[in-house]
Amino acid sequence: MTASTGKTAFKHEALYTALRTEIGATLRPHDPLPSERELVARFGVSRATVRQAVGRLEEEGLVYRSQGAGTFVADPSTISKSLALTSFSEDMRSRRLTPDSRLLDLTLVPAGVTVARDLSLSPGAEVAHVRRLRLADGLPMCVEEVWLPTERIGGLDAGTVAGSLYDALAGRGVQPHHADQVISATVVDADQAALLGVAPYSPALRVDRITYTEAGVAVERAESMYRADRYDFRITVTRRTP
Amino acid sequence: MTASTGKTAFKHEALYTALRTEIGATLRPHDPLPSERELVARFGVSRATVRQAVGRLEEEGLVYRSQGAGTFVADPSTISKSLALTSFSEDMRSRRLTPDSRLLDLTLVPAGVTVARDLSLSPGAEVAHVRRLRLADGLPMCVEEVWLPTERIGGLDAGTVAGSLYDALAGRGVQPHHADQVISATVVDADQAALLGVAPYSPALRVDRITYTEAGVAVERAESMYRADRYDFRITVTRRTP
DNA sequence: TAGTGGTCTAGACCACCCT
DNA sequence: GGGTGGTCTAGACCACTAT
Repeated sequence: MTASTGKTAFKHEALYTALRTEIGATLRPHDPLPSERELVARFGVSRATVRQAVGRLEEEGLVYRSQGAGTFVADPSTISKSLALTSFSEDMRSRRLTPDSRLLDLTLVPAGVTVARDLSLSPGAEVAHVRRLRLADGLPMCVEEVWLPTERIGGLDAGTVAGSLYDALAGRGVQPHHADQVISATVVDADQAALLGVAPYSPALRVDRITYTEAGVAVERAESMYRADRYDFRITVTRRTP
Repeated sequence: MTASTGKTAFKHEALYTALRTEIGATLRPHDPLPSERELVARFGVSRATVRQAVGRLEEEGLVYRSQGAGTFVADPSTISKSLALTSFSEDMRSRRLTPDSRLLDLTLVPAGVTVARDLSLSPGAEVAHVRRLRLADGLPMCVEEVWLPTERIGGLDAGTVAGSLYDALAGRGVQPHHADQVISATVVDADQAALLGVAPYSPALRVDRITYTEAGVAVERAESMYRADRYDFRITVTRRTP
């Protein structure tokens, strides 16, 4: 069933993927996972490898562990957004929603002042402009506008931007590494309201993001407007008291 | 030097604390940490234990690892401030604004259903309810509502809640350690609009927070409504290689 | 080539939960 | 008491980086 894409070289990744699939398919919230020792036997790996895979599931909020009792599937309503850089598609899947996309615009344009500055481009350099309506389980979730410097990532076509843009970038050898995000509140305009299926001036969570490679080269600038009634940001913060 | 507080039973915690202290004291940004194998020898533990301790430092953004090269102290300027649990006063000062507070309400009330659940209290247990208008450089920034379980933190008076609530808690021996935050977008009602000096139905960034001590005891539940035109959340997120 | 972090094994003991 | 997750050991090989 889990037809490997050929990229999963590590055992803990293969196990992680297998467990993730099973959680999404057959297990219900609060169902117990097989015990770690049973996974050792079933997958033919060591317990350390099992714990690495389950640990990642726990980090991502898909399961919770209870010492002495077992590991259980988390309640989706309590899934927290982690601080990992994720594409919309990945984010939705981690919330156990099916992502989809409707392309609204895909054009090559000269970079404006703001885009050029954020991407460290010469003003007027060519950028690909992508505007998409993003859906979760078929319902509008956000309107997203993205600018990509073509000189750094190559050209784009409609097929490429149908799914995860991060996958498309990775396919061109461009690996997103980190991003600066600004989260703010706003209200939608008439156009956005129509796309999202809400009344004009409804509240929206706005996320502005600039994505960089490991070398610090900006490869994406994105503005996303999320429906406030369907999306929030959950983070756990710890106190620094040195 | 590392005068144990008596609670650190695990080797990886002791090592984590030792490394954390060294990072804060003698090491500079981008300085290399001792290699994992050297830490094995120096602390007399296995490499798995070393990796657990260093892994926690990496999770918290204090160090970064580079395969084949080493582990290095992270640059503090790239540590996102929003990942730290801060009080309003601390947050404002870090933005170089002067915080102030206007007390709107301070009463002892029985905990409602939601508050009791979030703070793990018996329904009807006594909580202190604090409502404050928070100012930055003299201008309204947010309306904040806080519930505190009096049985865990003692009584409160107007003088105590004039400034930083976290300072007040620390003065009673209650140390906030971490918090779960939910960030969402909404619009203000007429009352909040009047206090914040904006039009009704203006957008606002809403932050719901439950604060815990190190032992996991909930000591504060807070709801804050920030003026959207004066406040945003900035975080740097990094990619987990999928 | 030598050293580093990343992965992995096959054990072990402990603290805790459930019945 | 039996099973679970949490911690820990003492090795090993691999992929990568620096020189």
